[in-house]
Amino acid sequence: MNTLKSDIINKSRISFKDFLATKSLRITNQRMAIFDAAFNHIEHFTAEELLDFSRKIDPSVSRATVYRTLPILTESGLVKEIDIGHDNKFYLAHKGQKNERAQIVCLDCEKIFEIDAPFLEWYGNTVSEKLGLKPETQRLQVHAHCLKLKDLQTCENKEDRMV
Amino acid sequence: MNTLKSDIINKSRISFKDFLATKSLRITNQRMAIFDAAFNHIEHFTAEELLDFSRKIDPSVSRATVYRTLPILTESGLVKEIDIGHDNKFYLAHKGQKNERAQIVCLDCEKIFEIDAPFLEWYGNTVSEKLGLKPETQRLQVHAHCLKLKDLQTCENKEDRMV
DNA sequence: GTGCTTGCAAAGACTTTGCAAACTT
DNA sequence: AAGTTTGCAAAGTCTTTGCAAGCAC
Repeated sequence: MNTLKSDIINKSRISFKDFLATKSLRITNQRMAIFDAAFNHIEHFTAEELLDFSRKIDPSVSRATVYRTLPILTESGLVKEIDIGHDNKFYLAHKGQKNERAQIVCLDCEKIFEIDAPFLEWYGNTVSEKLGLKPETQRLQVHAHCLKLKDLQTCENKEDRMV
Repeated sequence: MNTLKSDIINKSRISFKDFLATKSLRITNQRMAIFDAAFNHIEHFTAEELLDFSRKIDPSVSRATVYRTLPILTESGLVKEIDIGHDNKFYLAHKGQKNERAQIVCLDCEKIFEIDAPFLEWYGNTVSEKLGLKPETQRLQVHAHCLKLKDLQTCENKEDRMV
C-alpha cells in the first residue's frame, strides 16, 4: 500500500516535470517543494496550509510562489481545486482517484469527505445537451451536520484538518 | 403571469417584514429597498450589483448595509446564495422555485442557468447516511462551454448579465 | 426617548503584481 | 549569457467592523 502510494506520487512527480517542460516552464526547487508538499498531504489543503507544508521542505518558498504555482498544478490536472463555497478554497492532490467525485462537507468539523459519484458525468451531459452547452466540470456538494457530535458532544474529526 | 409574479413578490415582501419582526429587527427603508432590488431582478446578482440596484430605489443605501442585509435575506430563505466557485458569489431571489436545483454555468458568457434536479435531496440523504451525517444543503453545478459561441463566434447571452 | 441601524472610512482577509536579485537552461 | 522565476512589499479586491449620527419603535 505504501509502495503503491509512492509509485503514484513518483509518477505524478514526473508528470509535473513533463508538464513544466512542455510549457517551457522551469523546474525550480520551489515548484518541486510545492508539488511535494501537495502530494505528501493526505487531506484537502488551503493555499496558506500549502505554504506551511512547502516551507518545511524548502524554507525559501514564498507565499507569492505558492499562489503562482497553484494554477500550474491545477492546469496540469495534478491538483484539483475544491470549491466548497463560503470562505475557503481548498485543493487536493490527484492521486489516481476517479474524476467523478462529490464532496460531503461536515458543517461541524469542516472535514471534507470525497466520495465517488459515478452518475455525475452522465448527469452533466444530459442537462447540458438541452442547453447547447458542452460540460467541462461538474461539482456536487452536500453540506451536512455531524450526528455523532450531536449525540456524543464530540467528533473525532474535529482536529483532523491540521494533520 | 405578471400578476402572478407580483403576487409572489408581495407575499415575499410580507414574509420579509414578518421575519424582521420575529427577529426583533427593524423595518427600515434601506432594508426594504435592498429586498425590492433583489426581487425585482430576474437573474443572479452579486453583492455589488445589489448595491447598484438598491441605490436606484433608495440612493442612501450603503455598501455596508447591503453586506449586513444579505445574511438576513439568506437566513430568512428569501434569497438563495449561489456559490459557483472561483471569484464570484451570487445571490438569487427565491420566487417559489423548487428547492432542489442545479446550476449550469456557462464558462464563456458566465450566465447561470438554474434547473430542477429532483434527485438531489435523495442523493444527499443516501450518501450522508453512510457517513453518519445529516444533510443540510446540496449543491450541484456543471460548468460548460457554449457550443453556439464556438460555432457562430457569438452568443446572445454574452451581455445578459447586466439586465 | 431608547437603542437598533446607518453611512463612512478604516481595517481585515486573501490574492495578485512590480521589481531587482537569483536561478534554470 | 539570456530570460524565467523568485521573494518582498505594495497594491488590489471583496467583505467586515468601529463609531457617531440618524431613525424605527
